[in-house]
Amino acid sequence: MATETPIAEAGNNFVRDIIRADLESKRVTGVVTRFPPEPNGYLHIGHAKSICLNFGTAQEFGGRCHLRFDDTNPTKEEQEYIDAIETDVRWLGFDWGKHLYYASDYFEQLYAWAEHLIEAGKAYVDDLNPDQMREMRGTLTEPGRNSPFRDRPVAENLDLFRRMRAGEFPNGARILRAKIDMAAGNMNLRDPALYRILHAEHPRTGGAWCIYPTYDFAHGQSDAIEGITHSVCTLEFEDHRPLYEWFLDNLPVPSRPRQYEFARLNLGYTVLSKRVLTELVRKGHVSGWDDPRMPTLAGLRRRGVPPAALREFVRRIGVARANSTVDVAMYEHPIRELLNKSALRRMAVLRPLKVVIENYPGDGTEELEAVNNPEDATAGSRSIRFGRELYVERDDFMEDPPKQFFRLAPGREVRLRYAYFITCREVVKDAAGQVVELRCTYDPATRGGNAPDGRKVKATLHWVAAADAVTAEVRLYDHLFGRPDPGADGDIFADLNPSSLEVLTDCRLEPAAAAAEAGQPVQFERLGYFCRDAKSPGLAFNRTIGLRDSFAKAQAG
RNA sequence: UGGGGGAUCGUCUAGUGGUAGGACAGCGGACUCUGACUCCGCCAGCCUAGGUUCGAAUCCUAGUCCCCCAGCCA
Repeated sequence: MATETPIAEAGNNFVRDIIRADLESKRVTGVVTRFPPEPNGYLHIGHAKSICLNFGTAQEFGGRCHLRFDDTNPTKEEQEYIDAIETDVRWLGFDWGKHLYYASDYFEQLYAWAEHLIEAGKAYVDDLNPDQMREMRGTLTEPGRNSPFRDRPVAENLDLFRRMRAGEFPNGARILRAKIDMAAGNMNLRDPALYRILHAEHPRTGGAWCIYPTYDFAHGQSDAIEGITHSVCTLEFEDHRPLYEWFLDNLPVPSRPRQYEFARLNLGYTVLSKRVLTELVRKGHVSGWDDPRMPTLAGLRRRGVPPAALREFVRRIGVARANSTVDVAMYEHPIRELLNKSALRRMAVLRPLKVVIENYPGDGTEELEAVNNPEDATAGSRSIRFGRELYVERDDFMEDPPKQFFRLAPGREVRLRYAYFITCREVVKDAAGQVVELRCTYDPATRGGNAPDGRKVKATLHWVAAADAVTAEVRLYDHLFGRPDPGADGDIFADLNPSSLEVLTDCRLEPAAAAAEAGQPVQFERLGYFCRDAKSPGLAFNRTIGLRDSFAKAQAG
């Protein structure tokens, strides 16, 4: 009976395969995943992949997904980021219900487990400083050497560790390390750090602690505490897995999660490194984390990208273990696809060129009917004003057009959408030779846009009546970076696209366009999808994405 | 002779011994009151070399190339 097929079949991916097999073999009885962001920046489209994977997969198997903040480094984390992350995950369309957690919720337990390792002779307090530690760690091809403090008696380790917690030592003075194997080929096993001294205020625990667990010592145990069955992370954590398991093996944890790794998202013309994104904000290359050019979820939201389009994008790119870079066209496609179906059509002229209809009677105007969305009959129609004075797009007129140019030119007839056929009779120029006005005539018989005699016209133009045009600002965006592989030559900031933002301040909108609510997507006919900017005091629109433009592409050739 | 991963159309991704499929991009056409949308068609791939097999993207052997790891970041 299921004859209806989705746009594209949800691709199988290896995570799903593993879960299916685990369910069948009864290794697990249910699925529990987690999305574990560190609150040290805003979420970006790369995180969207992880969010969709974790929340989506849990949903698919009737399980649950926890939102867990990995807040083990108070020197980098802030409440602002925690709040923003919650907002963004919700906006993307996911709900963690009551399962909101923080690694810091487990600090006491983690501390107890650290003592447990010390008592078992599997962890020790090291007095080496960072430089010495690095020097003794060895290299990729040479084994490390044991620290002289490695064989401290248990009692001394315990005493020192407790004094670390008590705040007796300054930052970096001592550190708790696991006692594993300084000769391991896997660097993560060369006595990794478990706890470091950090006299810093934590967004959640305040001044309660001055020692903080490392990622490695916190992550797997947090998973175990929450009963996570499938702990999905990115590829670079692959060789942390033996350490992840070492902790689970050596600690009395309540459950046995497993870690799986997938390839993070890379997108052409885009940077998805938190470090770089943070720098873009701090150095003022963008207006903030929610600058519409940013690949952050906050930026995309402000840009007008529908969350459903992001989910669809993520679904289409799949999940694998091979590093790859997705073509931006792949990202843009579902945005247009979705917006085409849902966005109301409006007319807006970005670069106005005045048109006077010489044979239009008197100074009056009239109302015409325009369809709100040809893709959606339920969207209805609206009335638009027509009059003697109008604005059309400067780009839609050429005084000396090449043959492929179908739009307005001297002596040529075109259609004004939903209105009349007009013919350009005269070109008015200013002293500098700039075209400032077009004198045209209209054919009253073509009211509504069709000629009773059946004659055709090669172009239909959008336009706005001067009588009730509303002036607005419109921002056009291009890729933030000017090349598909920003930073490939070294300095990533040198690859910033100097024309990523173009602000047009003298745009003319039909009243219905100006009445759009902030965030609501509209299509400015023949131009693209836009949405009113919620943050701007005046009337301003952000271009989400342009319409495909085969004419412009052919011209660029 | 460090450890760990990965290679399938231009890009992303299916395939798990039985006709290499989809999406995006590109190209061509149809339609069109958005040079949009939609529709139709085309182009195009198993890293290399051996081997096993009736049959190999898939199994074996040997290579090649790419990515990650030497934070008291995550």
